[in-house]
Amino acid sequence: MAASTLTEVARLAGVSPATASRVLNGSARTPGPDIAERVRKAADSLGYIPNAQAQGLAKSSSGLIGLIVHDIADPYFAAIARGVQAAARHQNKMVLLATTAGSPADERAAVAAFAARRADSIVIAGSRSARTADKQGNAELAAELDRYCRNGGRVGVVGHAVVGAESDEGYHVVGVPNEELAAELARELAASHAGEFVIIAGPEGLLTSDDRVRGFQRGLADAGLPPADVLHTGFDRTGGYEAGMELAARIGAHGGSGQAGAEAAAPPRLCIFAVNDVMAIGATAALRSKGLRIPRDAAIAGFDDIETLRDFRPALSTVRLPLEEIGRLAVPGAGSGTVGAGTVGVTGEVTLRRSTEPGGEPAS
Amino acid sequence: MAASTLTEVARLAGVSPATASRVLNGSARTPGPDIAERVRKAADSLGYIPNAQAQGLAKSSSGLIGLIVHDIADPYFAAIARGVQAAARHQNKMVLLATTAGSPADERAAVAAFAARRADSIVIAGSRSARTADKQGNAELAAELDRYCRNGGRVGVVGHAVVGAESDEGYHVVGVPNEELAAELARELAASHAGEFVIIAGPEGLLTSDDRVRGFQRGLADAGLPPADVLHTGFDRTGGYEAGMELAARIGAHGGSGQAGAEAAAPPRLCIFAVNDVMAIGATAALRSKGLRIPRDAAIAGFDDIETLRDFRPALSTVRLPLEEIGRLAVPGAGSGTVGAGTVGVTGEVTLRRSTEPGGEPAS
DNA sequence: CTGTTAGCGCCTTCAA
DNA sequence: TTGAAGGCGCTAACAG
Repeated sequence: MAASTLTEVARLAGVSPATASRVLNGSARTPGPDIAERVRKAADSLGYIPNAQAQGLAKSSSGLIGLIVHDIADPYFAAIARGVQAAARHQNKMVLLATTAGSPADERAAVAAFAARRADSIVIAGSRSARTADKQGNAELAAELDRYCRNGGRVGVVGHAVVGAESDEGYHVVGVPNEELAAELARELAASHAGEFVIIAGPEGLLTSDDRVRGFQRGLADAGLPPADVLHTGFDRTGGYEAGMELAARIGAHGGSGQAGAEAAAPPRLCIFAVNDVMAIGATAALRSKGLRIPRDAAIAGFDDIETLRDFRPALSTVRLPLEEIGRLAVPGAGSGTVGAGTVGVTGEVTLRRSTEPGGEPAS
Repeated sequence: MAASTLTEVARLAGVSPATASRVLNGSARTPGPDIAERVRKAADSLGYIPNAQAQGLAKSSSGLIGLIVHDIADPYFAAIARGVQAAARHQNKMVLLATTAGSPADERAAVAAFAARRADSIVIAGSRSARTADKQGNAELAAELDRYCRNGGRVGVVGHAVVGAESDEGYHVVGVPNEELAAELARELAASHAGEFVIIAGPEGLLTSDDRVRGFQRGLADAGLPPADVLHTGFDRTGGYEAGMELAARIGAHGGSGQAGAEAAAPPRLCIFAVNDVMAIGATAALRSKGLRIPRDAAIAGFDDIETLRDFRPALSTVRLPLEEIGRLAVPGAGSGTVGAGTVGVTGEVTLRRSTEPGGEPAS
């Protein structure tokens, strides 16, 4: 027993399907007030629900917004998804979700699937990769997106422009000043911190990670400091943990665990910058498992200011990013004025907290 | 310039649309190998992408799975969403997302929207409410779901059966033994804890919250203890924080902040059970803001074992729930055998950690 | 094995 | 203002 159709409603109301369509959906003013009422009654007496597929076919537009993320359970993407969802709701559209773990091939497939569903626009979040291994994948992804745009689709990108994108037509990118913010973070840290700096980065080639690393190094240079060592690892909690274990060994070698690390002016305490909060938390866990304490034995900072992590102790120094707003802005047509192509930027804010406090006393 | 159609492909390949359809989509074995090749070439020379809307219209099935959550940025729902996504992928379907903040009216609307899109099945996560204020909303939601089922849709529910659901036809619920697990948690806590118990609960009427409260009280009774006080508040971090502030006042009045709370056998230390992890974290933050320490001045436990919170210190005692699996199982047709209606259950595990350790020493 | 003929449910000209 | 006809793109019965 399939759902009832417009035709059935029309018949019950004693009018033509066209008329019924007009009162139930068509935006032009409803025909004869008497007729309208009759149709409406018929409609909900039958529990009529318009078939969006048919509507979409007829009008060639679907009311769908495709969203591509690496992993919806990652709080970074979840926050962005919330923003996208809000914007979609504002446009009376629904969001279609695809997760890809960052694989360009999967992303290409997702774009194709969205195109097949005739999504009105698609939002692609998550760092692009510039690794040579992904080169072909990226090219294919770009081609797929270009085709989608050429067919009238609009795409919103978070962070960077799509790697090989051709026309700017239809693309809409939300720029995140990763490099600038990382530089600022480095400068502020350098001002109050005398020890050595280390960076826990994602895989080489991950644009977001690379940008943050570059920015941080630049900031150190601005402060007259030498570049920091860079540890490349996974862009997630586990990666942070592994790097943390390695650093714990280094610190241990220098005799970190001992009571207090020289209260003097220049303690040799390490200052760690993890390119995102989740990695920072992983690193912290690793250090702790080795008996090291933050900020006493090492300072640590992250990036993103993930909401769920705000109650973490010691409070994590980080760079606040307006994740939800980023999601909202990434939806084409939802931004502040800028309708079609173009770039809108957001700003973040360096937020220094306990985890990088200078003379890290025992937390008691 | 719209995307190219099957007809165009067929023409280019010099065959009928039906044939083209057969090679490109129809599962029956591809016709003449030569023809097939010709069609395929034509297809991707044109960059053909099948129109899923048209396919759906023709076959009346859409390859869509609707997912309803309160808030996609809530780690609880995000984890479930990941599971749903995985199951969807397994079925070659895509997931449509709707967020409702728990409002029955919005949920009803979401179900209608999914029905309009002819979603093959819909998964509804998040606690149902039994408040009288929501009574009508619930009834309408149930009606909408029933109608959806009657039209051949299948719905998966996380936690409880839908409140007013009529036929069991098409419903598929993933049972979570909230009450039993909460009881077990209470018993284990009671065994090692001598102080008073308090519960930070969600709004009265929220089924999940109510179940956990009931279970916890039962567990206390099993241990021969009197029922705990119950504070009703928001089912989120803020709710937990507010309740935490109130409790901090109580504890303070009893002189909690003082160094050590009696190392003796029966310290009057409060043991707090927050009905979910996020609330527990909020409460912890509140206590800390008042100078109280966990587990020294109060013990605290949560529920869910949210992944992002596992590195929290002091490690939070909680009940581990296989959130991702729950999401996976909630998708109709993805479960272990059980195809249509029915109930599958999952189990959780009481996980005691530092936050409820008996003689809470200063964390140093 | 391939082509032809009908719809799927709706919207949109075009007449009336 | 309302009804009739055609088509959106594809698939599913039938013929051939």
